[in-house]
Amino acid sequence: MLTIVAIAETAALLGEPARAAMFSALMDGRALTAAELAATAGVTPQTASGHLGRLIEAGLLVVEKQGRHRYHRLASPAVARMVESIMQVAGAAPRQARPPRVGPADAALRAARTCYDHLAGRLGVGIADALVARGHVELGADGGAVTPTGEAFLASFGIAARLDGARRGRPFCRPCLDWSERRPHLAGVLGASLCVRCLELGWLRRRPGTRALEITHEGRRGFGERFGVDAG
Amino acid sequence: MLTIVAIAETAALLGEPARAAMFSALMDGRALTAAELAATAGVTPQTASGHLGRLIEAGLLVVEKQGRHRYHRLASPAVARMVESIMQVAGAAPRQARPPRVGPADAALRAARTCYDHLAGRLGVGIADALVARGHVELGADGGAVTPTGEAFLASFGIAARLDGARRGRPFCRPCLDWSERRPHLAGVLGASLCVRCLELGWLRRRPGTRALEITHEGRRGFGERFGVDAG
DNA sequence: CCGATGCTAAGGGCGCGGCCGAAGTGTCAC
DNA sequence: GTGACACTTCGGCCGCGCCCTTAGCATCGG
Repeated sequence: MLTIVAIAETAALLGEPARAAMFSALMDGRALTAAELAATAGVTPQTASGHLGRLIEAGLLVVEKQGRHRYHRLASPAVARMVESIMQVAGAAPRQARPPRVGPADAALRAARTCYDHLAGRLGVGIADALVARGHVELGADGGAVTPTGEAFLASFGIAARLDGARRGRPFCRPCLDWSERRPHLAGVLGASLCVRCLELGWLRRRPGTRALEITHEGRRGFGERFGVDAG
Repeated sequence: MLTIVAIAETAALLGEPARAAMFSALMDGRALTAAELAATAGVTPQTASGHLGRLIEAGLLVVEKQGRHRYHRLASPAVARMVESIMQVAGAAPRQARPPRVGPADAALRAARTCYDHLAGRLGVGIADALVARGHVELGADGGAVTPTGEAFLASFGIAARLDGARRGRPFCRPCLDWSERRPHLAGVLGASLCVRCLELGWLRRRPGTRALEITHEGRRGFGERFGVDAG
């Protein structure tokens, strides 16, 4: 099997704390510079450069040149799913009884953040729970689906247009285990559409330099009224 | 982030050719002995023992003692999904224009095999294609769903009983990229149920010592009549 | 033109970990 | 019991690769 070495090489690219930290930082779906990634990984820029070169060579990352900056991001949703699945196994395995201490910096992340292209944190899990509780979405371990009433609800929320490309009932919903809440939130096309729409409505704002999302005043009201989610 | 090291450690466990080969061998969902895994990995038993100990310690594998044999298998479907996602990325990345040579031993594997708990190979992809073409199943990149006509078809095929635990329309279908065909086949509860049912009906038989599946005479007829799949 | 900034390329130290040989424990057969 | 078999543990060799320092290119500002 020649493919065995390809599997091992791919996995080994994630099997190093410095590179794993870079992937974790890139899991918000945005593009970061080599210097930013070096800082989050805790290595010098030239070491980070070597890592990034290998990751680009392997096709896990893509780079976009802008002036003297080079922005790196995950090459595809498939890479994001791979990292997700590894995080899920890594989080489930250890016998860490009590969750690691919650630093003040983590507080914002745990409240609301992006996970590649969709919402995560308490807000993401809360929205998923609300949609399931109201019968708009059904979630299992292996997939998710939007019900007819859910389609109507989503249309009224303004994201029907994005789903027109897919036929009615077409699967576009996927569960994604939240690393801080240890419960699933919504990923896939539906999750991405919800995230974009909330940003569009001004309910959420990206915080520069972090993957945390700020819930605006309108957002607090909107999430409560439309989803029954307490985003306090 | 303390979790970074956990991610790196988990990924590193797969980032070694010997261990990657073991995972690949275990992806058929069955339990193998340490000696068998050592042989497929191309290392001595004592080296394999060390690897297996680490994998068990990390919770990726579970072991079952039977006499003087110790049978190892993947610890959970989550681990299988992780390996799947890595294989998908590893297979998509390289610029291997022509597929690796097809040995005679590989021929049976490419025709029909198990992938953890469901069907793969030409047969697995063929069944997925047939179900999609007939409107019984809808497949996207992020998930799949069974249509009402599909539910009726599956009930007539004798796997409705297994799905009773889940409500009607509940998601239980998931795409899984086939490494030999480079196209999706059916995974998740649906894929597993189809596999079990085909074995039950005597359409397929496991070949001892390999993950290849033998298509019986009844199977050849059955797949053609019920699915419109040429399993020749 | 100059320096500063962002990143890349080469060279050496060094520690982690895979691998094997040899020896030890448990299990089955006779 | 004795031997064979499956597997694990221990000790030591050795090489891969991570990291840093030093040096070399591009790009922007003045």
